[in-house]
Amino acid sequence: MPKPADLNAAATQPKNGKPGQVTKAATRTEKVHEALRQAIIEQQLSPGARLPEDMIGDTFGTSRTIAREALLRLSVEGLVDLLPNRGAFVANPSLDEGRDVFVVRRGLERMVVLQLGGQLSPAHITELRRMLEQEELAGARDECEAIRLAGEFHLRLAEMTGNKLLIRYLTETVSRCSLVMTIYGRPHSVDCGIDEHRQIIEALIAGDKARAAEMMEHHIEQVAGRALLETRKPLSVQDVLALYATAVAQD
Amino acid sequence: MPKPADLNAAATQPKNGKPGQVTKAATRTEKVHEALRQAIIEQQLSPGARLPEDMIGDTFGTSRTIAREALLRLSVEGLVDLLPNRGAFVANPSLDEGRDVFVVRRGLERMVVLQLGGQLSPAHITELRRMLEQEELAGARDECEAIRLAGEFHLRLAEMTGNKLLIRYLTETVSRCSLVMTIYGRPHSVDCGIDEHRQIIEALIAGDKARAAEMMEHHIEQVAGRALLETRKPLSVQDVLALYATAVAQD
DNA sequence: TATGTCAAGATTGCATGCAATAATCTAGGA
DNA sequence: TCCTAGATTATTGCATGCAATCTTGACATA
Repeated sequence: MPKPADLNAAATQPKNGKPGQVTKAATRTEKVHEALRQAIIEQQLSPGARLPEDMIGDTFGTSRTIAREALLRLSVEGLVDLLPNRGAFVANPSLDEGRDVFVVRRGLERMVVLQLGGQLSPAHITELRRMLEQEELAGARDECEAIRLAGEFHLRLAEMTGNKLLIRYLTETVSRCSLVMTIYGRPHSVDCGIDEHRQIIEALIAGDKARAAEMMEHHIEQVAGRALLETRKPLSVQDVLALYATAVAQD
Repeated sequence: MPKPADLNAAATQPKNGKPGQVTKAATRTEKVHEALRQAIIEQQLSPGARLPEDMIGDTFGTSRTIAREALLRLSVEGLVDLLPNRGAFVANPSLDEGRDVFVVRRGLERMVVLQLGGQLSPAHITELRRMLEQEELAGARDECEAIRLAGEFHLRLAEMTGNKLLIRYLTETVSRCSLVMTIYGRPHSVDCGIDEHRQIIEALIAGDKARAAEMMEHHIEQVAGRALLETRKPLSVQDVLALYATAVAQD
């Protein structure tokens, strides 16, 4: 084996290969980021609201630096719009943009099931079956919990592919879908049909990729339909005016 | 019409709806970000190399703040690995991770052509045909230019969908594919078959979505195959040693 | 009244300084 | 000689300050 001196010749590499995020919320930035993310998804912060760095820093007891970084991360996730020299705003996607997000999600979810079909380990299968049971239990009892579990299902499925990029994109997209649904969907509708979940899993276990893919696409289509078909939910005053504003400000 | 006072009741909205990036490289951060991105993709910075904030700041004549932000952006693009309290490194994806990136790209490109099939405007069609001509011209003459144009083709196709999220994801993924190819591909291979491009466009114009999708998937498969099948390209010293390091450092 | 100009205030863009953490080096003991 | 523990150095995490930019409101003018 070569002498250890060779180690120094090369650029020093991180030794523990890609630790990812083993620990949760190691740094303060992560905490603020996560908190803001939750607040936006749960609609505690209404779309279009301003997010001044100072305000965030004061609220969390940190400096603007932290707030800045968190906002930057959120902007790449699409939950925040960052306008140069203007500041940050909670994302306020239009209906068309919302549809676009669901289009991408449908495609990503399709990739997931295509990757997974016939590849599930026994451990995965039992886990999925257990999640399904929990969903059914919660479905009758706790609406909020049911929504959470339904989201979890899709994310867990993605994680099982082991494809980090796919996981990241799907996670992001699911977040954005949540935001879109808080704007345009009717409140507190259980958006995922549990039975559809079951059928998808059965197709996956059977190794029928094509069918699983088709069902998943149909499933997302359903969710999108429930969320987006009805534009009835009253747009807030600023939303309506924004439409006119965009038509005017073509500078 | 309601009194203007209502405007103030609502959260103030950005007036010019989503200007995106009309101006190029408005802020210094963007410039550094873009410069680093180019350097990485063109393999001026070798995978695994350390990227200290100080060094970047000194190089570009800015402070660490700028370098920090640029690195953060690059890390979400997957071109840089950011390890807490350790610093930034040029991403050094494993072969498996490289394959994963191509899997995602294949799916994304499929979405693009499915969106576009039969939806292309005459202006789009003429533009695509002209790009194709340029590709053919460059193919015989300038290898480097040919590669650039081939990449451009895929990106432009994505832009024509108008789906911002899809555009962002595909842009990112294409960048990552470039990185992967610099590591595992043979140097200066023209990775896109021009004829395949032509056939895809013809299918799109004909409105044959299914065929376009199939051809695009096949096309990406080809590119991935050329890039990834051969692991022969010698791994750099640090790459090899990293393998041993990961096996050892299980702390 | 409507419009254009300009000054005051607010907010971001960026630089720098200090503390905290990790990496490296050195010394002491088995 | 090898291994371990403490000290040293390098680098990041974070806070703060100043300048640049944008927004807002007042004021003058047509």
